[in-house]
Amino acid sequence: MSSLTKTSTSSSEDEAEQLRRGPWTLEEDSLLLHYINRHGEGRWNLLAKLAGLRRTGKSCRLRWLNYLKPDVKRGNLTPQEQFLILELHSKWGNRWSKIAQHLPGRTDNEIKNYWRTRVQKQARHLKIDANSVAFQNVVRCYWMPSLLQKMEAQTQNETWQHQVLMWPGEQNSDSEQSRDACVSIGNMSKVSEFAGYQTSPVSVSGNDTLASMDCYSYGNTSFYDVETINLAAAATALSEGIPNPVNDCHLVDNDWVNDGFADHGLRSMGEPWELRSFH
DNA sequence: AAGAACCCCAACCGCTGAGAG
DNA sequence: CCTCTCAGCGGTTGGGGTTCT
Repeated sequence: MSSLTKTSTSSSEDEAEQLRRGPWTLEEDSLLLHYINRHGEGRWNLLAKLAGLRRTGKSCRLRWLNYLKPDVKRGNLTPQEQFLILELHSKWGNRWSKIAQHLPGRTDNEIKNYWRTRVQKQARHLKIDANSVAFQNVVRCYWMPSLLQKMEAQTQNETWQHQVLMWPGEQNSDSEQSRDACVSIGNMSKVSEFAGYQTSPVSVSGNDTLASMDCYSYGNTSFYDVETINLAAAATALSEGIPNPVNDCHLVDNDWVNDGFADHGLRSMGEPWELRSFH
């Protein structure tokens, strides 16, 4: 990024010539903060001039909203926030500002960056379109449940009920592997309260296939419910080498995982692709 | 140790809609 | 209506830091 715009001849262009671009300095931040504290925000072009900033109004607005505003939250997104982003994006698509409205202190820019750098990256590694139904299923079937687990782990000390589903034959195992292999479901209504969802527990049948899935729901949507998952898309995904989450939870045994995730250090990034195989 | 590759994120750009004149 | 300005939104870029080879 250049620090100053190119030179020109007319007076309006002379003004443009003086406009700064690129990273903000401490002095500029201070000027902007000071001005907004005294006069409030809005009328950004005028504000930029009156504050003595050689910046466009646009630039000032962005700097304020994304960085200087006191309620802007810094730091990594929590599992709750990540879950909410995934869920709201599945509903609204790339409506970043709308999504941001539901994450206090987070900016649309931050959410957009999260989506592009984390979520779309996963899609790239899986060689599927991030906007495809197949990828949405992957998100719903693997990522979101894992985030829910993380959220549960955070709230384990609370009093609400927690239960763990075990695979058939794994109930008595105390190994780390079996604990990983099973999928925990807690009281999802508690977990999902923050997202404003009505939840209801999903009963798991004795069917081995069903029992090998983690199941939860919110609203009328039951994950892993055959009516919810687009089986055609899942079949397509399967034909493309992507495991059908309904029938295949042996992730670590699958080349998809080994090739796509492990090689890219995703586990070390703390991403939720951490289901273990079980035998 | 050094260069390459990758990743993150702040900031920019272009477009659109609302509102004023 | 039409034009202009402003605010806001989503897409994109590129600098700097980190990790990999």
